[in-house]
Amino acid sequence: MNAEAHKVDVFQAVADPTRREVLQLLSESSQSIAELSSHFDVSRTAVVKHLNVLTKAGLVRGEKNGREKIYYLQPEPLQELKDWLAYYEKFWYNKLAKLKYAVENDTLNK
Amino acid sequence: MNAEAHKVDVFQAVADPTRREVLQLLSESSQSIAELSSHFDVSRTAVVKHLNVLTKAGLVRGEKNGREKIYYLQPEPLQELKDWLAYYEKFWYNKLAKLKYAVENDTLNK
DNA sequence: ATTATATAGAACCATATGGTGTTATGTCAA
DNA sequence: TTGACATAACACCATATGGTTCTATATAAT
Repeated sequence: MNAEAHKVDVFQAVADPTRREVLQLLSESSQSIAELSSHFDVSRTAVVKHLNVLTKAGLVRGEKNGREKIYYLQPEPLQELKDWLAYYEKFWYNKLAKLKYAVENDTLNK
Repeated sequence: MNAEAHKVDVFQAVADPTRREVLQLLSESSQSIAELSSHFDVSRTAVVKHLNVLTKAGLVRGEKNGREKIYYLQPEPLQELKDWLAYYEKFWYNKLAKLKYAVENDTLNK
């Protein structure tokens, strides 16, 4: 399988809480599958499956090192998420602005 | 079911492409279920299911209006996503900074 | 050489998910 | 009041997802 091919949507990849925890751990330090698995209740196989999903989303990269495989965070695909969010920010900031206005008005009318 | 109770994770809610399209449409204008469904290939029942998920995530709100039910975008829960992303931004911006540095160095060495 | 360690991969399983169609129920209009 | 319209609710289905265990292979250490 080609790790470069983003076969998994970043939204999908990030939807699972375990995968988000994997990303968190890898952001603190690159580590082997064994090390990573020690932080979870689920089996090593399950962790590997999550790593595969994250790899296909381009969010992590695994490098063989002797008999270990070290995984690294690769955060760039999160940019897509950020761009998506940027569009919606104006909507909730507008709402907050309206709320602020209403609150200030109420205060003035007292 | 209590629409206020965020029973569905915002990451999960946003993971589905159809649901993202629903959010997009609602950001353009609030509209009824029938109106919304007309934009999709899937059945109205399927769209309603997606609306239920989005409602449980607090991302939309439906208001009965006569025999119609109008849905509105409610973008505030996206803040959670934004906060989550903010943590990772430093990682990819660091990487970009490093790349920029390398590129500039190569240029200088020519 | 032999044993222990680290990962890979296959086979399997239960439940969640996204979809369907059909049947009520409530509301507007003629 | 009758028919058309909009939504609600139910029953059902196929596949995806997240998980398991067991087996195989490659590398390190004794």
